[in-house]
Amino acid sequence: MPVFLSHFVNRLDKKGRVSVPASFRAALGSDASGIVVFKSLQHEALDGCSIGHLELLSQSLEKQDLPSDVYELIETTIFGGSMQLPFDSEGRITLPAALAASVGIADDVAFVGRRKTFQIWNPKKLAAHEAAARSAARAKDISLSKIIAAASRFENGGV
Amino acid sequence: MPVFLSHFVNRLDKKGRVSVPASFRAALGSDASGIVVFKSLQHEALDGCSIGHLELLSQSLEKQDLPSDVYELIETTIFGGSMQLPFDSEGRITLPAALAASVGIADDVAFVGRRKTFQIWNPKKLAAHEAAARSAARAKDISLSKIIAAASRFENGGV
DNA sequence: TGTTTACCCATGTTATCCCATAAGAACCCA
DNA sequence: TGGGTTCTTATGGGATAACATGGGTAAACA
Repeated sequence: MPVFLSHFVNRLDKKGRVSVPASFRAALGSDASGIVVFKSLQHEALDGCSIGHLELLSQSLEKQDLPSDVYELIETTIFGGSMQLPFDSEGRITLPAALAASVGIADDVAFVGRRKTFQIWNPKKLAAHEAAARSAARAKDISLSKIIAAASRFENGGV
Repeated sequence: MPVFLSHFVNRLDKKGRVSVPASFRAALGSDASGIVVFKSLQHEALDGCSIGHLELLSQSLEKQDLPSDVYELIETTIFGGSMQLPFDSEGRITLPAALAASVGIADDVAFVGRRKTFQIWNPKKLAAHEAAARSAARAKDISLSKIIAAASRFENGGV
């Protein structure tokens, strides 16, 4: 089972090539001919996975009983918006200029493991996003503790 | 399995010719003599597929017990309205002027992969449609991770 | 005979392959 | 443990092939 872990930052050269981290290539296992990337629906980043995983996705789409408009949406955004990027002999991919520009990638490229998939970010935007997520988590934690405290009050008072 | 992925924009020349993306030609596999196109039922675009896929479609239509009016409709629009466009020696098709005009194609032609089929768009109209689909996806809260999670269930259970 | 369609060749651009180099990590052997 | 060595990995550049595209010519059609 391919598992993408940790995060790496590699440089984009003049030709638009960037090395895919060796551990990610190893995680691809059997279908190590390249990767598939597409624009994330939620973030200013690219989602990436193996070709096998995309086929799996397409199989599960057929089995799930999705509304036709949703199915339509996915086919347009994922399959139409995705690109199959093969490795060169050094394990690099060439990131199409339009795709890189659309997520604000210029020089450095951050690969972020997400177990079965991974993401490709502009390192600076990734740092900002992580900071935001962190503070959001903190904020949620605070409200959670309040809720727990409130729940405890009921527990103590009630029984 | 032939899979049409990603999207490409090629130019329509004075003679009405346009190159079919090399990866699409490769995806056609055995029946690589040309493609079949017909007007999309939903969009201002053309649907395209291999000849083999159209035969598959006709077979699956016969097996299903569709109402006669639906069957009639499909036969008229798909099979009646379809055109078989052979490749020239460079892998181009000549897009009939009437067909191109009917979907607003003048200079540039966008080929959009949709797994088993593909679509042919005016690039500008495609961009508008994509933006709409993307925001609709966000509004419906369709997250890929949910779909991928569902796909992973198949991975763990099935294979 | 005029018009259109299909075939053939030429060209510029882009992407792919191949080799070289440098830095880092792991390894081995004292 | 320390120093040296070998291997993996990332990165850079040049040569080559594939691709998209344009135009010209001959055959098919009306």
